[in-house]
Amino acid sequence: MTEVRTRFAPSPTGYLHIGGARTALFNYLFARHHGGKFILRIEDTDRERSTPEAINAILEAMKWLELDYDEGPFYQTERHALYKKRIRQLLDTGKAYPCVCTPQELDAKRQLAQKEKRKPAYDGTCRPGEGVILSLPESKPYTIRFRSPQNGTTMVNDLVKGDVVFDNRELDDLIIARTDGTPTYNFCVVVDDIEMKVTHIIRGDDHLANTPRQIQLYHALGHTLPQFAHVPLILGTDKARLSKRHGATSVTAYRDMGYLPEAVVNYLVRLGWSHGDDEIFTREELIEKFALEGVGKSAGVFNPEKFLWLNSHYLKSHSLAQLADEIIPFIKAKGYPVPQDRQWLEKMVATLKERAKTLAELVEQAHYYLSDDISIDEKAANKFLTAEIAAPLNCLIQKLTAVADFTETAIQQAFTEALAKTGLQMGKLAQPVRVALTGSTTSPGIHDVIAVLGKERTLKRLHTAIQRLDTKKPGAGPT
RNA sequence: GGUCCCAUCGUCUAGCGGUUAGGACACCGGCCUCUCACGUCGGUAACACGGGUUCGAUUCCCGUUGGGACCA
Repeated sequence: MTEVRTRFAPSPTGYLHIGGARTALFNYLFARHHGGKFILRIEDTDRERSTPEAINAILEAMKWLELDYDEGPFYQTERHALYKKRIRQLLDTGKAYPCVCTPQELDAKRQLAQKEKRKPAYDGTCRPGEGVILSLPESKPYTIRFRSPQNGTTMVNDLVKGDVVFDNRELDDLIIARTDGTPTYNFCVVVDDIEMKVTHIIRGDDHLANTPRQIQLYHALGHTLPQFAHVPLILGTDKARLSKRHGATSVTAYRDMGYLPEAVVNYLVRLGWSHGDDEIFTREELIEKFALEGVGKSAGVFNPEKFLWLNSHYLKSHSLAQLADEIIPFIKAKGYPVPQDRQWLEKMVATLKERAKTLAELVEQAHYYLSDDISIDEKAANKFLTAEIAAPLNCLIQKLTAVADFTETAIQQAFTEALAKTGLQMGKLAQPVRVALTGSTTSPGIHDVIAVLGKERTLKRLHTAIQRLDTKKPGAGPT
């Protein structure tokens, strides 16, 4: 039994997107499940579009998701000697040949073919006969083409899609090296996967159509085939392949929106893979249960609501200490001063963690804790901060002022007393207080809010609210 | 256009010849309740269509339709 080796091979032309992350995750889980190795390879041969920033973004995103690789990152740009050697090998064995057709000629042929409704495949002008080895032209620019078989079929035994048969007549002679000598994508992939001894190629099914060509290259290079597993793509709500116009698609964008890495992993793994009716998985469970048999064949639509639900689930599962750490960047991003009192911060989080679905949302909801500059919602004020509430509010202020040890039970006691004295129902008093303290009609339990705010800030806001009532008396103040 | 892939609630999916077609998100309603949320209980909702194969098809085969990918 040979060691399972998988790889994730992104091209660094942008950030790590959701689809790429899922591919990486599947490769990671498969390798871990089988006790094998997971390799990271950066396919940066397209120098025009590859940037160091994108490479960093990918590494960062993988780190955030804790998709740790055992080998790599390898960079294709550093492996040119290897590709050269393999091209030489194909040339020497007559499996590849130089082609001196110019782009103009090829273009003309392609257009003609299209006009005559033929396949726009390479016509084999420079293709030598079987076993004939041409010497390389000295004065003309040339590309290297792979001598593809012209008859028979090539079958992909795909672990997800099953057996897929391609007619070899569909495969024209692929260019494996450009006129400047640089190797092309399909060729590099095969060479690298051979060199890295990759046993299972798990990738998006957008690569399925490339696979027969790659299989031919394996044969020509004299190597046995790895296993292939082409996983379906992720679609947007309009069923088109998920792209930027569907909104945020990069992993780091979700991190910055306050999503948790466990939620991202759990959501992505369930998009295209299932294990019975299970929905929530720990990392350990995923490693234990992940299998290619559970991967579905059809493309899945990215569903933001379910993702959000999972995020709120993991948010609730985090400890207060954890969350207190995790929200700090979001507090900063909102421009609030970062509270230094950790215990206080955790108390604040405790009141909000069941109400927020993301870290960012939690901080947004915490605005009346983090700042004294609260704006009172007009509609709420009109409804609840009415003249007749002044007396009960004053009564509550009295009771709260009298509290020495400002604990939740004491606060509750103060409310009970104020209610008894004024004869009001809890609801009648709680809402005005809520509006006075938070500016809106929705918040955590009012006792909790008061406990977090503390005596001083609570009383101050209550007084401010009463003043507001005064200025609202007929003839005074703005509407 | 050519080649290839795919098809169960709105979405993610379970199902691997015989099920009242199950779960999850979302949605709707009840309960809980100081508001909101959480939680909890319940509800609406699907086998794309047409042929076969079979005693019996969601399930197997072939078409049609629809969607997607790749190549150009």
